[in-house]
Amino acid sequence: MLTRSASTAKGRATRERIVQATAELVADRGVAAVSLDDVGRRARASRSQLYHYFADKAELLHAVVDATTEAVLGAQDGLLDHLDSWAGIDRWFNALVELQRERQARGGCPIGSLAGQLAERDPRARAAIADGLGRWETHLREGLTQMRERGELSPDADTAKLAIFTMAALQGGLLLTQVRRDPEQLRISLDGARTVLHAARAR
Amino acid sequence: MLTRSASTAKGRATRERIVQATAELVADRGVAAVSLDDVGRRARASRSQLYHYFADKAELLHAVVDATTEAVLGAQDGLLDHLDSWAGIDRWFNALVELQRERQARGGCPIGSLAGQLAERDPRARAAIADGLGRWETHLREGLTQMRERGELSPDADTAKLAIFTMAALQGGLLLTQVRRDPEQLRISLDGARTVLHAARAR
DNA sequence: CAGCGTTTGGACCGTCAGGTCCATTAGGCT
DNA sequence: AGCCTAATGGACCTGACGGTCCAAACGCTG
Repeated sequence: MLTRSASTAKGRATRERIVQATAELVADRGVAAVSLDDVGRRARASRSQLYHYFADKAELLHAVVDATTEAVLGAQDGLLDHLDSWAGIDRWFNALVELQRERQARGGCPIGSLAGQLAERDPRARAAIADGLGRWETHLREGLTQMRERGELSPDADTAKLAIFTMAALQGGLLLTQVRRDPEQLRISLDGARTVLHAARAR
Repeated sequence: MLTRSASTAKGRATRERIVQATAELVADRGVAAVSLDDVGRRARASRSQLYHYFADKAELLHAVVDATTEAVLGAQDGLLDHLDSWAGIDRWFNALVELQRERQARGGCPIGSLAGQLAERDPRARAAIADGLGRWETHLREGLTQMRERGELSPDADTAKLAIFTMAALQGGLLLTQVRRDPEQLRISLDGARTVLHAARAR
């Protein structure tokens, strides 16, 4: 059967419900622990609806990767567009730590988490995840580049590398936070990232 | 049935083969994609042998977490005990990057990878993973503490935080390496970690 | 060599997963 | 209203999975 993209408003809503339900289940149980029956129950959609909108489970998971990316970036709206100042970066860092505290250090990063589960099993999913992380990183890199142009960072600061490094500290910090159930791990990691960014300050 | 720990040499060898086989399969396919039949085939062990030595799959996975921890730490033998000098740290960083290059940036960190797959599903596994990462981190922290005592780090350097941060950069760098299939991501992350460590130098 | 616990083989079972199928209903368009 | 496609319900199929069971082989000890 070929996958049809919903052509009516109702169809689109159903498709959306399915993706949302799957994303939520995956986020708190992991990919392997989510069956299509679970999805159907949560989304109030029957078996045939799932296969009406997605060719198979893999395709549904790809949609989940995309939706998760959107959700993560969306949740940081108002922060990601202001990574072009020390204050903006600090606000971002603080919000990330605060979020982990609220969530009691559970779940880690939704995207990073998917990475660990899908990267070695599904090349297309891996690419989609790389893309999501890339979009995230781009916000930071562009902010840093603006800071450099404004003279707040040294002219020879490598903003691409700084952005990569900051993402690594963020993802690693989230992993430690998740494993140790302690948001302070992320705090410490981001403090380290800040040290590196400050080391690239214009003198 | 209660789990018996092997009491003869042959039994221990079988048990060991089972754990090894499982660890290898898990490392390159992920937990969810490994069935007990796969394990049996690879370990040349029958169904009943698996259940003779392990109560269920979860218990087998716990053994895998431990074995993986040992393997990861073992693979770094000769490096982890010399993290008390800048040269030793650099050697360690270089070896980590080199390893990723050899493995074509596949698989990420075996322990970190398990974390993403098991942390939210199996509390005991999460604890075991936390323990493994902790042992790893301890080597670094102790090395840094020695450097501080020798005056190579500032007297007020917080070696515990430096170690946490370095582990985060390492894990995050490995995640980016895996997702982007590019070992340079780890290189950049560890360079950042080195910047932070250097910032704690005695002046 | 006799006896006994350990180790092993592999058939078997119930469950649940992903995926297929077809009949029915709903809804937009002319 | 009538038609055509989209949307839906849910029974059903096949296979694989984790887990159980029992009998046979092994190997150490007396």
